[in-house]
Parts: sequence; C-alpha cells; structure tokens
Amino acid sequence: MNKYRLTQTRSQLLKLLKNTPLPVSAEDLLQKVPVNKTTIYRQLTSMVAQGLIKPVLFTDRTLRYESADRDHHHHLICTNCKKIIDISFPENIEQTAQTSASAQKFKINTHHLEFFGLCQNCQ
Amino acid sequence: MNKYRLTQTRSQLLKLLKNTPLPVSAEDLLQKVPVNKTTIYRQLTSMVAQGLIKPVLFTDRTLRYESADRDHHHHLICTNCKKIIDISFPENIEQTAQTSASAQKFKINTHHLEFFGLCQNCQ
DNA sequence: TGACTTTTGCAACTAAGTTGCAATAATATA
DNA sequence: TATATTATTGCAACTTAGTTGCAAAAGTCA
Repeated sequence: MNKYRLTQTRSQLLKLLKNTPLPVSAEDLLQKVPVNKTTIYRQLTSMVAQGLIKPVLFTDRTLRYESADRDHHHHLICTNCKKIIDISFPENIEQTAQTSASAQKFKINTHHLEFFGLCQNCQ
Repeated sequence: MNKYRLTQTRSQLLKLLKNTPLPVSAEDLLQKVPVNKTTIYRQLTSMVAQGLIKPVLFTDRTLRYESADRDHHHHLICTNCKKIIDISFPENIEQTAQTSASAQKFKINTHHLEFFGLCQNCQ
C-alpha cells in the first residue's frame, strides 16, 4: 500500500533535486520541468512529508529545497552575486546554546544558521 | 536638512517598536496603529534605511522587525506556541566559521542563527 | 481488463507586499 | 505668521508566491 506514486513528473523533479548540489526553488523547477506550478508545489509538499527533501528558508525570503540525505551543513551566501556555498560548522552549536537555554527551561531541538559575505569573485 | 520627518504615525510606530521586547510584524503594527498598510510598509522600509530598526526573517516565513540598538543576540522559538525568547550565544561564531570559509576564499560579514524547540510550558 | 486511488492541469482565489498619483502634513524661509 | 517646499499619507490597482476545488488523466493492483 504505497501512498506515493512514482509518476513521470515526480521522478523528474526528484532527479533534479538530487542532482543539484545547492537548494532549488519552486521557480527553478518550474523553468526546468514542463509541468504546472500547482503540481510543483504539491510535489514539494509531498516530498517534504515523505522526508525526501528539506525546505530551507533563505534570509532573502526565497524558499528552497534540498535533498534530505545530506549531512548537516550550513550555507555561505554571497550578498553580491547570491552564490551559495556549503560549509560545515565544526562545533556542536546546539549543545553550546542549550547551556544558555536551560536557564529558561527551553529545550532546543534544531537550529538554523546561515552566513553572509563575499565570495572570491565579488571581493 | 532632515530627510526624515517625525510625523504622528512615525512616532507611534517607533514607540511601539522600541517598547516591544520581541520582533514585531507589519500585521502586528497594522492592528495597533490606525494607519494604512501602505504607510506601515513604507515606514518600516524607511526606518530600516535610517538604521533605527532591523528586519528579522523567521523560519516560519514571517518578517519581523526589532529595535536596532540591541546587542547581538539570537532567538529561541517555541515550535508549539511560537513564543520567542532572546538568547545570546557565548562564542564568536563568525570567527569559527571563517576558518572553514577561508578555504574557499569566502569573506564572512554577518550571520543569522535561530534555535527551535519547546518552551517550558509546551514541553 | 477493470476498479480504485492518486496525480495533474486549469482557473479562480488568497495574502503579503508594492506602485503611481493626488491630497495632506511637516518643515524651512521670508 | 504666511508661504513655499518637500516628505508623508491614503487610496485603488497591481504584483507575486502560493493555495484550493474540481474534473480529467495516469498509476496501481487484483
């Protein structure tokens, strides 16, 4: 009883999302796959629910998605050309923050961290 | 030659933004000040340009603003009741990240960090 | 194949935010 | 204080991202 059907559209979208190293927006997909925008949004919702992809909200307000099977990482975003570079943060941020949070009895489950600056070309 | 005029509306909005300890949305302001939404958005833009307030994008996609004269801090957000609590992170995150970023010749200027979890009441 | 269920496209809709323009309010100057 | 100048405001119309209901099409399974 497989609730999700692997349609043409779905596999095209998944392929794109898996093959693109950096987060992709609904609009990006719309330009690359010949499909209605309603379908794009519904597929994205369904793939998130299924745990195949993860939504990432950028501070420029664009919502993007990336493959869920990636290690925990963060993004460096060039404020000039909007280029995105992956980066991994060496320390356990949540653990460090939990110390301060505990004073207020808050239990941290997850976090969101993004860096902004200039890439090599734009400096 | 003062480009900005301290109108009734502007001072009401500023007062609210200064007196509210946590980030406020355009809609919050709209409900509290008898003024057209166009004016709210224009005032917010102008106050950001003037450096009086800072926009903060939350991962639930709401855009909020807070007084700019605050120390650098982050937010703990309760995923259940949406309550926001301020928190300061003890270490210099940008410095730590710059080490990884340097390998890719990226120069970090700023960052954005948010934590999610459950507040005391919602646990 | 046939029955059942999910997915799709379409058109219409919503919500947040933006724009142009004329009227109004604040400020500077005479 | 009166007047000129410039910024601010409200209004209506618009934009853009995303959503919804519904009928048609495509997948799945016996």
